Amino acid sequence: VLEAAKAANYVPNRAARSLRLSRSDGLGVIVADFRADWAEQFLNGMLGVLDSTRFSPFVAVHRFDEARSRKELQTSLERRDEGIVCQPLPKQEEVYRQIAAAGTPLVLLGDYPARMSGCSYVVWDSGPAAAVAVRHLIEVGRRRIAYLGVDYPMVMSRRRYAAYVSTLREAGLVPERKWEYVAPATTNLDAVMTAALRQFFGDPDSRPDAIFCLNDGLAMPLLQRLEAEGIRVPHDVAVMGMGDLPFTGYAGIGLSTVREPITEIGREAALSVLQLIEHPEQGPVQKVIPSLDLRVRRTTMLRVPDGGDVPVPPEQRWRP
Amino acid sequence: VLEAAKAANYVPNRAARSLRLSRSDGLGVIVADFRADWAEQFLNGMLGVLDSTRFSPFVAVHRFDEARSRKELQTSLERRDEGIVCQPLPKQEEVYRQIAAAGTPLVLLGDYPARMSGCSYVVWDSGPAAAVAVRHLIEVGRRRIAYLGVDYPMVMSRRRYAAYVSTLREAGLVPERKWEYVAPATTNLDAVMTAALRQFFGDPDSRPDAIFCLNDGLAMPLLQRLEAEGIRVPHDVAVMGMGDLPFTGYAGIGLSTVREPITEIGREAALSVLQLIEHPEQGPVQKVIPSLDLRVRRTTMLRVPDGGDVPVPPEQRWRP
DNA sequence: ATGAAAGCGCTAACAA
DNA sequence: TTGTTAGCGCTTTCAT
Repeated sequence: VLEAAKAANYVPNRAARSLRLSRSDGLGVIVADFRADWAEQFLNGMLGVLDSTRFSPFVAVHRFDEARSRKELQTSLERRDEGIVCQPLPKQEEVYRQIAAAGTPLVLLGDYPARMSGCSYVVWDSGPAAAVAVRHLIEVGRRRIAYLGVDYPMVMSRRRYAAYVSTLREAGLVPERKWEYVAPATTNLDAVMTAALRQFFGDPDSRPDAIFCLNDGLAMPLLQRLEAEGIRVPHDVAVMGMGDLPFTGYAGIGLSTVREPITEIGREAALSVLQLIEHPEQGPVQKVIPSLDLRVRRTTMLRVPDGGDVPVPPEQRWRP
Repeated sequence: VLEAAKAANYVPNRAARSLRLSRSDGLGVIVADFRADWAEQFLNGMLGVLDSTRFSPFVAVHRFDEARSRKELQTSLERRDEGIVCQPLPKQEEVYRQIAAAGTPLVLLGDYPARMSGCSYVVWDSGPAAAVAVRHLIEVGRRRIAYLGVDYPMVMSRRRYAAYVSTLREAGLVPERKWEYVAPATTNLDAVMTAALRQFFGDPDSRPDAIFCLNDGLAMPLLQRLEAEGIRVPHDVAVMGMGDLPFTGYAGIGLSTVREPITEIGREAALSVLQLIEHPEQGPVQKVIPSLDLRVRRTTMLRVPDGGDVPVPPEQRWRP
């Protein structure tokens, strides 16, 4: 019989199977996009766990678009995915709440909205990491440290900003409004950088000597623009990112940053959603993964011939 | 009635719908991985077309692993996806043939195996592009041009190599065995670079003065390693990539390369699979997309203070 | 117009 | 052991 099936090129029909078993063996995975290897590393982590289970992920992107996010979430529900894992978007709290209330396990990735106390999430504990980053800038002699962020009203993003402020204060420095630029949520980073540079460097008497960026995705185009404007990094201004996306370590870029444990987030997200599926009664899973893994590179330090890295001495730095 | 449905949080069941209609509205999309924004750009192209149709893509990765590729292909078949789009892998020709024979439209991306005359594909016409790249190296004064490739027995990859050889010959140069390194298919690029550098630079009397890389994915770690070994780019050796992956253009990297029309490939792949679904009788769709878009950057040219780019003069170059 | 029923392909339970 | 059947949720057809 099996031979005949093979001979006839029989392929079982998953829709029928899933209908009969009322179980799909599928997990919805909705990431922002496939940029800069974040999804690559995340999925590696997830697959490491899922490969030995009956589940397989359906990957989709929301591209920071509310309508698309809603559509993909709906598709996932219609497909009867047994769990959903997604990078959250603001203004979707209500949808997330509905999904969780309807009994589909939902795990948020990387950040989570406030006022979602009952929801599950797996995030990098990036508040302390931001403190490490800012402290590094202070240790290499910087005192006028600017903040470049993006308007993403989520808990961990806010903690990074809060860590920036409190780390400055602890060092006896005063965070200044003119050295803070929070971009509207947009994909047009060119416009963001133009506005940020005008604010930071427009007045020669109050230039910052370092810029702390909310994430590497902001730091990279910033470096591009600084280079184009002839502002020397790290001499005139040091730059710190957050995340350690793979190519930031390339010699020619050398962005100083703190490593986000992306693969671990993938692994833990997979474990969390499995846990929610198998033991829904045990309530939400909330994981905060530490990583204080500072990567000191060219954008904050000088490489000296004998092989070490040193801070840029004050006399080599920009002055009005 | 609709109100009651909404109130009861009714969500239609896709499995049941697909079973009844024997039509899934799904397309299988299997890419190698989510590295270096290839899949990002590709999917942008696809979504641009698919968003206005009833189809939505199911994205999966094969990670250059035959078993995983087979599994994802099988899943796609079981899901009754109405078409499949995938980056081909060697040794899967038989599977591709079976799928196409069984009536599921199949479109290969980026490259295709020889001896698959009846299959559909959408590829970059990278042979002429490779010729443009090699000619650029010759024009900036390089004469000892090495080839760094990877063992990927597909038509377009072979054409790039063939273009390398014939472009050298046309310029009166002789391709030499010692300046050719073809890596085994592996993800361990570190080992590949170690072996390649030993072969190219081991003998000071026969160093190449340029390296033409099959793709940017090879060129990036090569640059890394050259930097680490203290071999100056472009002074000692010029480097050309192929593809123009987004971050290769960052100021600090500045990889000279030729642009692969990735978004166009995504768009055309979507159109092709739709065409195959709607008009299967019209036979395979084979699209070869031109792009000779040379991006001249730091790894082949010197930036001079007055704003232009010039070749490195011979006296500044390495000699034994 | 509205309602009833058949059937998509599978699996599990039950009958022989 | 082997064979038969009900039913998962939907859409279409056919009957009322």
